This record gives sequence, C-alpha cells and structure tokens, in this order.
Amino acid sequence: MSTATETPKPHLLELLWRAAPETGRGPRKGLTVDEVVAAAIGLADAEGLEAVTVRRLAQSLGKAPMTLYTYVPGKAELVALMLDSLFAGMDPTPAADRPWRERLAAVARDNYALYRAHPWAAAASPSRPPLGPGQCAKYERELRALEGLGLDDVAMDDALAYLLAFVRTAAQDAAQSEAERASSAMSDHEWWEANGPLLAKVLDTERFPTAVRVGQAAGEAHDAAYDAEHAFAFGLERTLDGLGALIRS
Amino acid sequence: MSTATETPKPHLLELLWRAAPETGRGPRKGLTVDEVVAAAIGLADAEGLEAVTVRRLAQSLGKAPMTLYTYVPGKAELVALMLDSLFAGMDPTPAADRPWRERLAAVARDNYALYRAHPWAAAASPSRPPLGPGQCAKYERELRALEGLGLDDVAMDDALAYLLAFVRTAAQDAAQSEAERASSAMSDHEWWEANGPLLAKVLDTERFPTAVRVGQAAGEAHDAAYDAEHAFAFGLERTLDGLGALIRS
DNA sequence: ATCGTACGTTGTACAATATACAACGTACAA
DNA sequence: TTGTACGTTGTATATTGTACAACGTACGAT
Repeated sequence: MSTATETPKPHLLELLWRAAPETGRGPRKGLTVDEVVAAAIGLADAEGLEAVTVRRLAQSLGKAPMTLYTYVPGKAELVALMLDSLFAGMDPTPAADRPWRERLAAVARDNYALYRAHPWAAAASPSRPPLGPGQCAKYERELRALEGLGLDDVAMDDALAYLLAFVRTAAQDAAQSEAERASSAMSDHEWWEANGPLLAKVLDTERFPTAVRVGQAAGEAHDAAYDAEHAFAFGLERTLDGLGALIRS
Repeated sequence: MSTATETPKPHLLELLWRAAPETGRGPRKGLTVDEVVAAAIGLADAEGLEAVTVRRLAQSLGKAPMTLYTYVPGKAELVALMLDSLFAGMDPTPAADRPWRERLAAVARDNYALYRAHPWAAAASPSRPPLGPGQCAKYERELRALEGLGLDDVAMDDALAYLLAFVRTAAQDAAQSEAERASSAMSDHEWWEANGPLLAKVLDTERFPTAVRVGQAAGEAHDAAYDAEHAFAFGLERTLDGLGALIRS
C-alpha cells in the first residue's frame, strides 16, 4: 500500500488522442481501441445505438464481454470515441474561395449527410463534443469557412455553434420521424382510420380554428404530417439569412 | 370465445384526451391518470427522467408497480402524457398587438422557460409531439403570434416548427451542460490541471491555428467553455433575423 | 337478494442492461 | 529463472420494463 503508484484510470482525453502509456507487461493485447470503436460504429450503423451493448459488441469481436473494459473504461467513453472517429473520417466538400453563403451551406450539408448516414450520432452528440483529434480537425476546418467575414473570434464560435446545432437537430428529427414511421406497423391510412373519428370530435374549429386550418394545410403540403427534408431545407435558408444579418452588421 | 368484444388496448390519443370508455365494473380505482402523471412529473422535476421508473413511481403513489399499467399502457405513453400535461399548464406571456418580433420572442422565451424548469422535457420532446389537448392549445396560441405577417399557412407551420426546434435544442444543451458541470465532481481548475498538459501538447498551433485562437477567445469570453444562456440569446437574435427575412419577402 | 363476471390490484418471474470482482494464465523485467 | 503486472474471462449483482396468473371486489342481470 503506502504511496503506491496507482494507475488512476485512463482519462477520456488520453483515449481520444491514443496517448495511453503502454507498459508492455502481461499477455499480448488481442485487439486495439480502433478495432473496438470500428466494430461499435458498424453495429450502430446497422442496428442503431441501442444495439451496441457490451455483450453484442464483444461477441462480434470474438471476445468475452468484460474484455472490452480493457480497451475502454465504459460505455460513455466508447460513444465519445465513436463520435470522434466519425468526425475524423468526414471528407468535406471543398468550398474555399466560394461566397460565404455557399461555404456555410457546404458545412451544413456535410454535417447533415454525416448525421443522416449515422443516425445514432445525432442523438449521441452533445452540444460540445469532447476535444478529440477528429473534433479538433473538424472545428478547425469549419471555422475557416467563417473567416474573413468581419466577425471577431467569439462571434465566429457562436455562429458555428449555432449553425451546427441547427443541423444536428434537423438530422435528429429526420431520423426520429423515419424510425417512427418504420416501427409503427401502421400505415398512415390505418392510423387515420383508427384515430380520425376521435380527432374530428375533439379538434373542433371553435376552440382551435388556426391550428386546424394550418395543420391541415401543412399536412397536405408535405404528404406526411412532417417532412424532415423540407424542414431542413427551410431551416437552412432561415439560418443562413440570420447569420447573413450578423455578417452585414 | 367466438367473436368476443376484445378491448383492443387504449390508444394514446384516447388517453391524452381522457376519452377512455369507463365501464364501472370491478373494484373502485384508487388513482386517476392525472395523479399518476402529476407524480411522474414531480419525480422527473426532482431527480430527472431517468429516476421515473415504474417501481419508484408506484412507491411514491403507495401502490404496487404493476398497478400503474392499469392507468397507462407503458412508459412511452406515460412520457407523452407528462409532456402534454406540461404544455397544458403553460401560462403564456400575453403579447398580442405587439410587433411580430416581440411576439415571437415571447413565444421563444415561454418555451425556453418551460424547458429550463423541466429539463427532462427538452430531451423527451419529439419534434412533433402527439396531438393532446395541451399540445393543441399550445399550437393554436403560438400560431396566432404568426398571423397577419403575410405568410401562407404552410409557411406559418414551417416558421413555428423552426423557432420551436431552436428553443428546444438550446434548452437541451443548457440542461446538459449544467448536468455535466454538476456531476463532474471536478472543478474547472482541477480539470485543466489534469488535462491541460496533454491538450497543450496535442493542440499545436501548427495543425489547428484557427481552432486554438478562436477556442481560446471563446473560452475566455464566456468564463465557462460553453455558456448556454449566451448561446440562447445569440441564437434567438439570429433566428428572429432569419424569420424576418422570410416575412419581408 | 343473489350470483356471475369484468376488472383493479398485486406477487412473482423473466430477459436484458452495465459493470464489479476475483480467478487464471501469460510474458516481460529483473 | 522467477516474480509480478496485466490481459482475459466466468460469475454475480443491482437495475430496468413488463408479461402472466392469482386474487378479490363490486356492478348488472336475474
């Protein structure tokens, strides 16, 4: 005991930057952190983040469940690693020397595409992802799309965070509405057949005149009650307009 | 058997509108749906949504866990009921006959206040909440803030959804960063002491010049790495500017 | 007034989760 | 050569949501 050299559990940052101090004692490692993370991403892409359990992941790697805790301290850290790996693997559409609106639109669309390709990421991604190498490269690249517009450094960060939050939410909503549609086991027609009568009784135009009118118009315009792609397109224009007003001032 | 009158499980809409057909057979009910929902909201407010387990909730109502399934078909439906109850209980700041920007700002701030008071709601709230009485009243009221601006019905719905999505995300991010700070058990100072050296080594200004410069400026401006209230204020202005551009056209 | 039955209530049970703990064996450092 | 640090794994625990069946209550029909 005494003042023994306690290994204080690997910090998340060390994991993200792969800066763990290797000692070389004991049996050979059968895996690497990257293999574990890659397998987890594959599993999440195929079956969703809730399918990424320690057991499933270990099975897909041919190891016992507890083995994974050698590579990753816990599930939260695993998700952080998965996210940073995604960010590191983005290939951005080049848009330098284009007008600012195109540059920012490209940033937005790249992020949207990423989240649509990996729907679990939008839900898992916190507002400020941990400072891994992927996140840092992404931050650097995206900030450059905002330079030369007369914004000071703080405003650049604010503007980027604002844009990215919009994209993340839009992608999350899209994925969610898609998942609901897939898992509902009820077609729109069946749903209306089941719930239409009650809704008609309860949504009288006396109490909710505007809601009924607008809701019906919106429902007919998009043929679903909620068209996620349209919401993204609409929101992107508004967001860029809003940032444009800031840039002009 | 034969063609017995199967009670096909209460639909969510019937629950939301409290339109369950009462039969009056069997023992008296010891609770009401509203009591269950109110207790669940209290529990979620006090300890977060993850504390709302069937067992805890039943205990706080003095019943056995399985009893709750008499009132609510499952946990998902319970959360929907909790949300609609929250929406029904909002008291909006009156802002009729004010300029449109003030009206929309009031809508945004009312929603933000709701989500800040009940942090679990921002995370639980889907993009399109189920059509309960609370949600309908809220939709009606908020749409009225958008009337008379020259927007057609579809654009009104788009604009409202855009504004509300921004608010929900901002509140969610705020709650999350607050929760992280509370549960970290590490002060900002301690965090920097532990992770500063590695970060300094890894974030060299060669690879990430813009990121380091802007990140440092942003970190110093808000004294935390992420100031949620500032992000909301900033984003609200941009969002209203963006909608303003739509309204003018 | 009586009695069958619909329905509220509850105890037990199950599958699944993350992960703590301790035993086992490997392979490097001394 | 040997001690020990460390990778691996089986077992175990505390949670979760909820299915199922037993039990008893009180209304509707007779």
